[in-house]
Amino acid sequence: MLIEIDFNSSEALYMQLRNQIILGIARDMLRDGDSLPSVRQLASELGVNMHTVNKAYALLRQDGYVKLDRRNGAVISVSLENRSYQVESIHSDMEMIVAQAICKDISLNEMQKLVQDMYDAFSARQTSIDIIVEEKE
Amino acid sequence: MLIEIDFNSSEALYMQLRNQIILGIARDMLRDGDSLPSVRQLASELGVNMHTVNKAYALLRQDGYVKLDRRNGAVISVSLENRSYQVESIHSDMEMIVAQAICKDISLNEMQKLVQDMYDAFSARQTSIDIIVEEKE
DNA sequence: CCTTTGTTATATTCATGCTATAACAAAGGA
DNA sequence: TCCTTTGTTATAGCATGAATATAACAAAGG
Repeated sequence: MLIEIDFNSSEALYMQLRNQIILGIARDMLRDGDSLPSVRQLASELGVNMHTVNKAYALLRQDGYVKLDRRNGAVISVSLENRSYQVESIHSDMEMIVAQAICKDISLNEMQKLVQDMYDAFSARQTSIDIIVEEKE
Repeated sequence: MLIEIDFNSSEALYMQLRNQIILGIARDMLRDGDSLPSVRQLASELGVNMHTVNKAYALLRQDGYVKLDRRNGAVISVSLENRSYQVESIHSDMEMIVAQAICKDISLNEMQKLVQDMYDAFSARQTSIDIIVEEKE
């Protein structure tokens, strides 16, 4: 799967990394049991520090997307245990998006179509085996 | 209308302020032509620095929610000029939310119901005249 | 005149992001 | 047994951004 890092973005590198992994899971390019590169390996390929990758992995574990152990490295494992916390986070994020949409005269139908199109797009994804690293300029 | 500021939140104060104003507009508590408190007055009531409020106001102007002039202060004025930029921002934000939702087994129907409920909630709001300031602990 | 408005400038303090280097225990392979 | 690799932790340094503190300015209005 593809990991894109934009060094010119104002978004933190570890946050970009976390988001890319979550997108990969949603697109079914990363499945339960799949291994992620080790923190040192991925850091080396991306050209960032080890701790930056480690921070992303620790965040993904905290939010229930991967499990980390010393022998297998980081392994995809989506947990539904603390789902209520995740759902609450999604709610508040969605509230701000809907508020902006209403202000900018985006109708309910437009928004629901947007959500549906995104669900379709995520479901229609292909699968790739290797993790390819790509950096934006 | 009510402005809540959480000093313990990890979210920047000026960003919280910006979001609260946008929520106020979406709830129809703030309408086109309504005046916001001056940067100094609101800063004084909230107990924050003048520049923090000024930063939020400048951001709101940049995103087309208010107009600022020297005589009337900040006035609500939702612009649909640079809408394409706003829509693009909404799209990328929504993409991450949907990705997380798919990972956490939230169905398309659940998400669309969530969007609809939020549209309903925003439309069913009452109106208040004064701007009341409230700080979280 | 005087006040208030947004705006700009400078400086300081503090938190965060990122890097650099190092070391540790645990597991697996040769 | 030795070596490598794994995640993890610790410490330090640097850069950036957030927030504050003062100060000053032009423009508008009473």
